[in-house]
Amino acid sequence: MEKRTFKDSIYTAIAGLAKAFGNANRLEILDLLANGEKTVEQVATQTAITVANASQHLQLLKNARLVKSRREGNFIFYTINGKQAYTAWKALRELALAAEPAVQVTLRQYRHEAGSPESLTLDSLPGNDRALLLDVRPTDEYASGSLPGAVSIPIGELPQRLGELPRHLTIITYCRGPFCTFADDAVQLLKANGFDAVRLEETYLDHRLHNDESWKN
Amino acid sequence: MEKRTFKDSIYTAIAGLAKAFGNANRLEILDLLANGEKTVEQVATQTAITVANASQHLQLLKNARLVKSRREGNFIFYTINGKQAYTAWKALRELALAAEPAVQVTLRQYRHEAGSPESLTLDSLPGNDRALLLDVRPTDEYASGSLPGAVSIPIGELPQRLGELPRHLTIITYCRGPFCTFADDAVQLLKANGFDAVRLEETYLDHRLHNDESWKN
DNA sequence: AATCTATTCAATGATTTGTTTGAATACTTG
DNA sequence: CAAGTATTCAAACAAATCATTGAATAGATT
Repeated sequence: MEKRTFKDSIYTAIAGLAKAFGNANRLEILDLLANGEKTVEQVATQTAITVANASQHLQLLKNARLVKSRREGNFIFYTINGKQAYTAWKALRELALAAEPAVQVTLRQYRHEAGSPESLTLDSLPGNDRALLLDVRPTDEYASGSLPGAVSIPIGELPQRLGELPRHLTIITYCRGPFCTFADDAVQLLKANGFDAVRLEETYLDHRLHNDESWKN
Repeated sequence: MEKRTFKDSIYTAIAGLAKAFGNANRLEILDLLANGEKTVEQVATQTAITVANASQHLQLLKNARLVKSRREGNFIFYTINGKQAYTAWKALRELALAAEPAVQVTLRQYRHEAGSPESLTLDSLPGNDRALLLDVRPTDEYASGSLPGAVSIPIGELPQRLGELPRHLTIITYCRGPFCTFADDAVQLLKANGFDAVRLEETYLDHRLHNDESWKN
């Protein structure tokens, strides 16, 4: 094989993979599917695109091996495909967070307006006697994996279930990732009700990356 | 700020960054610039594209903050811009190596034809008494950083300088990255001249990622 | 078998991307 | 300041990408 042919086909193949990341809707889908499996319609609804469009993006992602699917009756459930797919998405995300002013500014502004300007990181987490870890994602996502010690109250049920939360602890909320707004909503609601609340920057996925030995394929 | 607006602008910005990776020529350029600074013309020559085309890709990469430039007289030198840019490229590359059959097959076939089908990894490296580490990149790239203990003989000079190499040691060659062919050429030449030679999978950059505290920006 | 539902397919037009070509610009050297 | 070199710019066309629309398919339910 010619050197030039070799390099061209290698780099073209990798560029094809990168192109799968090169669309806003697909990134949002990927972020969603990293937290658990979803049907095409769920994906479409939650990312605010049409079903046909979601289907097409999902197939492109599947061809790129970034997601996988399983059929259950009429429904087809899609999930992220393995650790490396998430690692690559995370590396891209962190690059953007570190170096892309547009991302930094938008995130800071949104969090500020949402009344959740500060956030904690996992290594600066207070002990169990000082804080309670609250997972505000939908229950199925919590069930498919969560941070150790976290309690689950989906954001939609939180207003009715405030009574379940201790008032002498700091409530530390988390959700799907840095661009998920559930945790911000939760902080806002909790603060409005007199709780001490703050958003956690990390999510279950970051924990899974280091601790889930089964996430190999 | 509306939730939808927030997510759209965040994901659009990150997708824009991903698009910078979504072109074969740009990936090859990035791989090249990760090993040291190069002028536009050098980039063009080594990646087999026109100067104008290289210039345009370089500017796009610069806008995406993946590379940076410095002027010296008539020349403008481009380099990769910091650790995170390389980390993201590496994550993408590893994802492709792990999951993209086209990449796996092409790489295996090329190495096979080039007479360099096996390779070592850093953690399986023999001791100094058994092996010699040979950096076959151009001298300026070696000068800008190399694996500890490595000896430099650029691939172009290797035929004339075989006499400098010890015949009782295994010669372990490395170059710019997994898709650089210098090390394969070196292995072929060395074997043809009776040496025991094998290609190293890792490069200086992988070492730098973990050991160069100055690679922060 | 007929109907219903979730998903995919196919075609369309608007937009973006990539390369080439030749001219323009920025800096250096004589 | 004129000539030379490296790089960038601008225009142009081909090709790829994206969202939308409406029809087609696969499986479940009746």
